Amino acid sequence: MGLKVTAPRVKILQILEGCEQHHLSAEDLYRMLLEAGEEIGLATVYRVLTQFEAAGLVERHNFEDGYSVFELNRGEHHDHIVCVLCGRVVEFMDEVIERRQRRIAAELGYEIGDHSLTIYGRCIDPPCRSDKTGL
Amino acid sequence: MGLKVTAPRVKILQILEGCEQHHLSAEDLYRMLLEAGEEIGLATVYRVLTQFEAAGLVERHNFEDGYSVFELNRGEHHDHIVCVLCGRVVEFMDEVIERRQRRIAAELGYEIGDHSLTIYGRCIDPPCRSDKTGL
DNA sequence: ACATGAGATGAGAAGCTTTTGCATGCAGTT
DNA sequence: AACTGCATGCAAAAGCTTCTCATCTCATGT
Repeated sequence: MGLKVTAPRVKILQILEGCEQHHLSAEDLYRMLLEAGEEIGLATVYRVLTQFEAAGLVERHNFEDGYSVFELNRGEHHDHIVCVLCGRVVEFMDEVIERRQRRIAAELGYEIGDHSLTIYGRCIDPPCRSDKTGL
Repeated sequence: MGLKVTAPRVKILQILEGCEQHHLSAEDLYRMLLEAGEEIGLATVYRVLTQFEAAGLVERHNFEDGYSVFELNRGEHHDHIVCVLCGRVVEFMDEVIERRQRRIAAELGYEIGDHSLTIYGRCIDPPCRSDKTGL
């Protein structure tokens, strides 16, 4: 698809595939790559992620934190619920909401193709309240 | 509530109250204030908005554009649907979704207090496709 | 009214995330 | 093996937001 198979791209895909945590910031990825002994620039991480996004391999989300997080597109649509305190993200999928939001969108003059729905709330469990490292 | 009644604060509230467009960026407000002949700094706009947010007078939203928009808190909860192309925002409120999202949140270990739910889609109407000025 | 002090302001610098410019380097092709 | 063009790293720049600090303003007590 016009993208060469280069070391940085392969490594980034590997991390996105293998990582426990589905939602990673560019900085997260950059740090992980360095720790893995890769010689890579932060700019490249951003560039690759942007290209992957354009190619549909990856989804970018701007949760209310001021930075973007990226997630491998595994083909199955899902929405997100995010803690406004600690940033914890959980994925979910609810047919009732899906139907309802399509209907609302149509009524208000929106078309819902590849869309995203995000709920912001707060974690109930204690690790959250402490600090952001709890993620 | 610990905030003095000063010219910038009053003016900003007036604009938020009077403006047709409910969702304004700090830059928007700043420009409007300058056009209204006010002598004000952008830093003050941000400061005041942040204070208003802390005081519950205003809500801040980080839609997927890279900057924040602010909206007067009129007391009635509502959610947003945003066009990812032109940025148009429409408010809506749906009891079915409200109930459903509370339930999902509880199941996943989240508490939903003052929350927000945002749907991202694309405008159907033509003015959108053109450019961002269509807002 | 007036002095006083805490808090607010404006201008610019700084901070953070993300993007861009440019010389170098590598992938894929001939 | 040579070649072309895209990809990379680094550093600089951009865009939004916050911070610093000297100055000014609001609100209070006299």
